[in-house]
Amino acid sequence: MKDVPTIEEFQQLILKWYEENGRILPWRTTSSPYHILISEIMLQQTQVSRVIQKYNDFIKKFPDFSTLASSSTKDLLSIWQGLGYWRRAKYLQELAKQVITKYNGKLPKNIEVLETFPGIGPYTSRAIACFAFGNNEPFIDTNIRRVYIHFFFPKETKVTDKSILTIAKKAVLKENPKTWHYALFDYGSQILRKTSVNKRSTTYHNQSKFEKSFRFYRTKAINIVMDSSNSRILQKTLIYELEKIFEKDSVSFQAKSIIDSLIHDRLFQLQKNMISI
DNA sequence: GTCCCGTGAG
DNA sequence: CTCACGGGAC
Repeated sequence: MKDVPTIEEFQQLILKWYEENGRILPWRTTSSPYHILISEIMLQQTQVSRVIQKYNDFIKKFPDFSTLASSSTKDLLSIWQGLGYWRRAKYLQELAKQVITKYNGKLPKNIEVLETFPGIGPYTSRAIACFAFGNNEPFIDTNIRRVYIHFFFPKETKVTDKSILTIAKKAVLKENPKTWHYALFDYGSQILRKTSVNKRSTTYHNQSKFEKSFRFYRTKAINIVMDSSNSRILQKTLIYELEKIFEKDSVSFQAKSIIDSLIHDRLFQLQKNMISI
């Protein structure tokens, strides 16, 4: 093989590897758009191993759009506990409400329409269109990005997603886009995980620490309220509890700003000095 | 320390 | 464009 494979060589290599090594995951054996949607939202920035149990719990507790749309925030966040990015749960519920009220309870198939929902961007809209509806427009996530950079940009140091998509449009297996993208996911995550090819992507970012960060205390605040009776607490009490933690951890955050950010994300509600979920 | 089937706000 | 957003696993 030359420096860079032909599209055909690339397709054969990926598909052959996938045939022998591909993963079987709960959301890959369903045709339910709702189930696929839940999995895609959970998988945003979250590893497969951490999603599997949560996915099963979630679809058991909220089996369809209408039960999700009418669930309490407390029930919703209880299931979400441990997944992180709590806003995704709220986006998902808002999406469910819109599907019920605007789309007759059925998830739209159109990519542009899917992208109008909260929490759904260019990646997730296309992933859902592909896995739920068989659409063959390509998409890129961190694993797929690794695969294309590894095979098609072996020397470049600043690879853009735009240039990757140009190749991906040629490579996508039009007759079976689902298998094709599963194969790319698995190859990228299992064969190329330990490599650092993504550092050559223009989208690569170093990550900030989580321990003792602002978002670390956001979660502390959510847990304090969730553990209060009826998941509500006096704002003054919450501020006091948070400040105790700040003192113990020797950090200097403002409890008020933590709370305000959670109100802003609609994870908290403030009514008459009471914070509730 | 580094990673993860990204999105929204500004 | 940059940045915030969670948290467990390695």
